[in-house]
Amino acid sequence: MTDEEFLATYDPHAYAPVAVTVDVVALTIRDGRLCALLVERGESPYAGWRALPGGFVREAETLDSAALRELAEETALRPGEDALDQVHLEQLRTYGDPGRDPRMRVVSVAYLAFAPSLPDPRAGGDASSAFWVPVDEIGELAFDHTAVLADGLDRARSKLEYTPLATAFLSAEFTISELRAVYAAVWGEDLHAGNFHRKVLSVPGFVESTGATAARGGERGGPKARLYRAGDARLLHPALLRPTREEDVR
Amino acid sequence: MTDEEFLATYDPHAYAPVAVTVDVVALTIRDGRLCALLVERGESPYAGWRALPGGFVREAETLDSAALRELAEETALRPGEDALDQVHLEQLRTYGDPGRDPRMRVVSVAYLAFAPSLPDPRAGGDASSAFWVPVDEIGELAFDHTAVLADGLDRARSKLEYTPLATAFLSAEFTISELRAVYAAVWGEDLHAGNFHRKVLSVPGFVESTGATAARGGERGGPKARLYRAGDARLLHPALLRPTREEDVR
DNA sequence: TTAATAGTGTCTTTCAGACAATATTAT
DNA sequence: ATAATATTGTCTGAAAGACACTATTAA
Repeated sequence: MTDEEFLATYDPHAYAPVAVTVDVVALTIRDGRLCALLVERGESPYAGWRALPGGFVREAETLDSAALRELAEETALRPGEDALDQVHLEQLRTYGDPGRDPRMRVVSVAYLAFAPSLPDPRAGGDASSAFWVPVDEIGELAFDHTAVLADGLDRARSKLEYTPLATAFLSAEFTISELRAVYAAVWGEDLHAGNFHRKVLSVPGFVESTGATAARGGERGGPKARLYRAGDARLLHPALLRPTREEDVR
Repeated sequence: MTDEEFLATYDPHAYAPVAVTVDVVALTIRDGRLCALLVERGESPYAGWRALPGGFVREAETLDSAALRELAEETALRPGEDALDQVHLEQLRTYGDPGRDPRMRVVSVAYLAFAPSLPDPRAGGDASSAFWVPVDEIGELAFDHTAVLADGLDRARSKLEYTPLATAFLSAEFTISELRAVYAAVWGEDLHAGNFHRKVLSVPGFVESTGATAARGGERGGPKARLYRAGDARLLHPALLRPTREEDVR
């Protein structure tokens, strides 16, 4: 590769041009359902199709900040603003098959974001074209975004097992039941309330008590729950494993 | 991003040129030690420094095949050849900070490879410049490769916990002790022989018996061990967890 | 009052890890 | 013979999951 490197040093245009973009699989929970942020494409290719939000990486920008910028643009939140700082953002993986974009070679670095429930982008005056869609209602997406979304969902589901990131879907203070609802929405299955409660409190650093109590009980009755905030653990030990599915193993 | 997309469609050169490369963190076990494949750079920048093997992604090539090609070139193995097909290759993450290469914007997709013990590249006639170095003897690397290597090692250590990929470091048939030596080398700590043995055999699909027995016992005595091959599991259930380090958690 | 929810208690099973024991083989 | 290694057995404690129970609150 030495020759190629030499060439590239002095003549970047000796290589076929490549565009580098970021795409974001942004997830949130609305009405107890896991939702992803999508945009509707205006132009060809895939005009009228839904796609993941994304765009080109700018000149002096890191990949991470490009992803955060795209997310901020589409959710109409300003960087530095409260809600955006709570968002968890991590790199997912990179997609670069030739032909994934018919126009030119596009290498896309995909990111995964967990956001607390945000105001609907369309509600504001300068409405963006993005919207939250429950993941089980998302059909085919533009480009290879169907696969990107699937990879993001896989990652999200397993992240909830061994990290405390479920709290990133909630506001700063939350009840154990709200936390359980996050797991139920992401994993698509209900968890036993009593066992979940005991488990969460037993994992060191997962949550810490605020001492306060929720203003009111549940929707249809029940005592007022205690409030917690995220703890200082970066990993859950022991992990909170999903019920094993045999089919995932082989 | 609609306008930008439009521009890019018709004028790729409107954007600052970006090079896309792959870098490979290739790991193997030699003499019981975890080693990484490195090359020595001939030219500036970082002339004389060691670096991860890598190079530019070619025009009609997927990212995966670029990584496999780079690995084949540096290890002097031909694609389609036995040993290379056994290599496990997965995408690690992508590094794209502006300034990580002083010449131009370079976005590098890093890969992680697990290889069985291969013949030394320098032994052959058309010796390549690559060599295996024990990971605990690797100092500073060129570019941001020190961080890339560290990320690769982290990933490798955790992959061994919940996947059967330790077998990718071994030849097709192996003993439980050899498998244990892989874990010891990658995790940097010895495991209890008896408990490890029982654990491996108890995880469904981790290994399957060949019925055969090793030709001879251990180096310094002991019975002839039974031979196993990799099973059909893609994930280990239950996982084979490292002894918990408190410092990793918070 | 009724039903739902928060939180706790108990029991069983699984599993990790400590430790012991036995058999087999290289030197 | 000696020491190392392969393999199996046993025990303890941690933890997951099933289930039951009590107390509290919205409607």
